[in-house]
Amino acid sequence: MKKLADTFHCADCKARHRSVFNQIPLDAVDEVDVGKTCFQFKRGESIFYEGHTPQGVYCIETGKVKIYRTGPDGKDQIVRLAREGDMVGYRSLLSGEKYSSTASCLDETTVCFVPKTQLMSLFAQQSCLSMRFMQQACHELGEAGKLITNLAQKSVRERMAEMLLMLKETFGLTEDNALDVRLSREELSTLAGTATESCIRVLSDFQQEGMIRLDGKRIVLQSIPQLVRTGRVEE
Amino acid sequence: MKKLADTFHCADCKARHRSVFNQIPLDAVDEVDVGKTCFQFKRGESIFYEGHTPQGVYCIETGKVKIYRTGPDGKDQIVRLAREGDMVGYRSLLSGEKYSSTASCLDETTVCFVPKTQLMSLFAQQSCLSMRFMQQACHELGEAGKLITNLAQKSVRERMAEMLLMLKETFGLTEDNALDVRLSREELSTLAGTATESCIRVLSDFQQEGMIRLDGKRIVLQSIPQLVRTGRVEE
DNA sequence: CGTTTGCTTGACAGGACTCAACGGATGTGG
DNA sequence: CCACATCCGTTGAGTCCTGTCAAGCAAACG
Repeated sequence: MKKLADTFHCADCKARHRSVFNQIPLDAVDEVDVGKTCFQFKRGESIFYEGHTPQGVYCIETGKVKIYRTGPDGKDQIVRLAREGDMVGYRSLLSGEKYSSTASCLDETTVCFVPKTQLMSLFAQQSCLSMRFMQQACHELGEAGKLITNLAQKSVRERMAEMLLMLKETFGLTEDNALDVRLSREELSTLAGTATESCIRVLSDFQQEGMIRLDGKRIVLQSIPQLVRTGRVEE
Repeated sequence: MKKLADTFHCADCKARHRSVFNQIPLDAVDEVDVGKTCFQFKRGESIFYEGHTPQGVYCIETGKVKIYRTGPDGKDQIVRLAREGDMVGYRSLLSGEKYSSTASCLDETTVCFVPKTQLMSLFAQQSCLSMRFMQQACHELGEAGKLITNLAQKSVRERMAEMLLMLKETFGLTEDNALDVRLSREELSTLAGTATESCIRVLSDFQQEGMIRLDGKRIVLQSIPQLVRTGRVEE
C-alpha cells in the first residue's frame, strides 16, 4: 500500500460517469476532493479488513477489487466484486457497524479515500447524493437476494455457469472473448460457493462441452447462449 | 385483502419507535399520513408480488411478513422476515426496479401504504429520513452478506440451528420459551435453504439432543447455548 | 365427514466435499 | 541465472451429506 503524494481530482476521473457522484454538477464536484487521500495497492493487498472500524469510504479510480467474508472454518466467500467507479466500504460506514468483510485487490488498484465527516457534509450540501447512495445500496440488496436464491437452489454446475456470465457483465471481455479479470481457481470457487476441486472439474466439463476454452488463467467464453442455458439465468 | 376506511395515524402507531420514521419530530409526523392508505391482510395473502412495479412502500403496523423469491424450479427462498414497524417493498422502489420478491403475511397483518410521491416529498422535507432509509438498506445488506456466507459454507444442521436463533431475535419468545411465529415446516425449510424432509429430520434430531422441544407447530427453545454451538454463530 | 393439506419416516441415489498425490508454474534469494 | 521453495492446478478415490421419491398418518378445513 502506498499513500500517493498528489490526489486525483474527481473532475478528471474517467470513472466518474459511472460512480455515485455522477449526478453532482461539474462545478460542485471539486467539493468531493476536500479531505480526500489517494492510495495505491498492489494485487493481493487489502483496502480494509473485516472487524475494523470504518472511517470513510473508498472510491475505486482504477483496478478491480473483491469483497469477501471469512466463514467459521476460515473459508472465504466473495460477496461482491467492484471495479473503477465503484464504492467500497460504504455499507458498514453508513449502517454504523464494523466492517463485516475484507476488500482485497485483484489488480494494481488506486482508490480515493473520502473521510466520514466530508461525506456527511456532502450529503447535506448535495441532497441528490444520499439518494444515489440509497439507490446503490438498494440495488446491491437486490443482487444479494439473487445470490442467496442461487446458492440455496442451484447446483454447482449451474452456479459456475452463472458466475462466468456475471464476471462477463462486471468486467467485460477482451478482444478475443476472454474474461477480463485475473482470478485463481480458488477465487473462482469462492465466488461460486464451492470447493476448488469441484470448480476445476466443472470448468473442464464446460471446456469439453465447447462452452468455454481454458488457456492458463484465461477463460474464453465460446458459447454464451449455452452458458445461459446451463446456468438457467433468468431475464 | 381489505382496504380500511379509516387510516391509522403515525403519531398513534405503537411501532413507530422502531420504524424508519422514529427520528421525525412528533409535530411533523402527521406529514407521513398524507396520501396514506391502510390495508388489512389475512394469513397467506400477499402484499406485493415478484415482477410487479412498486408504487410506494408499506410499513407494517401489526403482523408478520415473509419476503421470498421464487427460483427457477418454482422453489421459494425466504430472503427476509419483517414485523411491526418494519418497512417492506422499499428496496425495489428506491433502486427503481420491479419487485424481485413477493411479500406474504404469516399472520393477520395491517400495513400503511405510503405512495412514492409522498415518500419523495418526505425525503425533501426531512433530510434525516433518507439517512435512516440508507442506514436500513445498508444494515440489511450486511445481513444478506451473512446469509450468503452461511448458505455457502454451513451444513443444513448448522443453518437450522442458526435459523432458530434468528427467529428468536426477530420475533422473540413466548413466556414458555417457544418461538413467537407460526411457520410451517415447508416455510422453515425455505428459510434454511433446504428440503422439507431434511428440515424435519434435523428438528427431530435437535429434540432428541434436548436443544428444543416440538409441540405441534410450536418450537420451544430449551438450550440456547447448545444451539449457538451447533450453529457456530459468531459474536 | 370427506377431502385436502401438512407432517413424518424410510429407502435410495447421486452430487459435492475431503483427502491425497503429483506435475507445473511462479517467484525468490543467493 | 540457477536452485529451491512455495503456490497453484489437476486428477483420482472414497465417503457422506442431502435431496428426491414414495407412502402412511395426522391435522385442518369447509
